Amino acid sequence: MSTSDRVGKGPRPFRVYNAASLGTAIRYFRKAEGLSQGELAERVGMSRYYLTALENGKETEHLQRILAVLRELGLRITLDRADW
Amino acid sequence: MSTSDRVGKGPRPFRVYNAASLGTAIRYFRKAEGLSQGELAERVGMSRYYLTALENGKETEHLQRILAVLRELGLRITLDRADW
DNA sequence: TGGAAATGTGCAGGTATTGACACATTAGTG
DNA sequence: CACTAATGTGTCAATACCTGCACATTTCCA
Repeated sequence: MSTSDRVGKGPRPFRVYNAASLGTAIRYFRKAEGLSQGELAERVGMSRYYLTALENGKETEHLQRILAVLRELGLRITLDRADW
Repeated sequence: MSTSDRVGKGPRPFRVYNAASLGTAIRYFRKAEGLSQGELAERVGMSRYYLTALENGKETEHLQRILAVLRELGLRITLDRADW
């Protein structure tokens, strides 16, 4: 996984295929912001536990289903920063 | 909401801001595929109830949190069909 | 306009998921 | 290498969520 999911080099778009790549992307952008899990978790109002799980690609039913629907429809998911 | 979230006209990328726009996008692409909720739900192995809720923008905790994290990191989410 | 297909809803039960806390482990820095 | 911050994990109780079913309502065509 790691940064191999990035679409290009530098702070550019990421493709999201599954829970794992979503986690990789979140971690990547979080670090780019110089935030720790604790800080980001607090800002968003969630537990650090949850963010850790998310970044490590924990496959929750909910996420899996949404991704399955998008995949079935042949859709690609791209994440990118508006200001880059 | 409706199709106003589409980025441009015709079968093009959609931006996802929240549960509502995600639902709008899913419905839009599902219809573009000529599928009924029942058909899509079955293909993905989920209940039709759930797909209905998803398309109608039901805000589940999980989805809200993920979107909140991405928003906090200043990320945009784009959906598009690979073959368009 | 009539009827079939598609979609929206309510309910109840079983399942999955989250938060909090504490501690182990790993990174990062001088 | 030593120290401190950051991360990864496990458990349990509380909460949220999904499914199946049945039926109401709305769409869509002939």
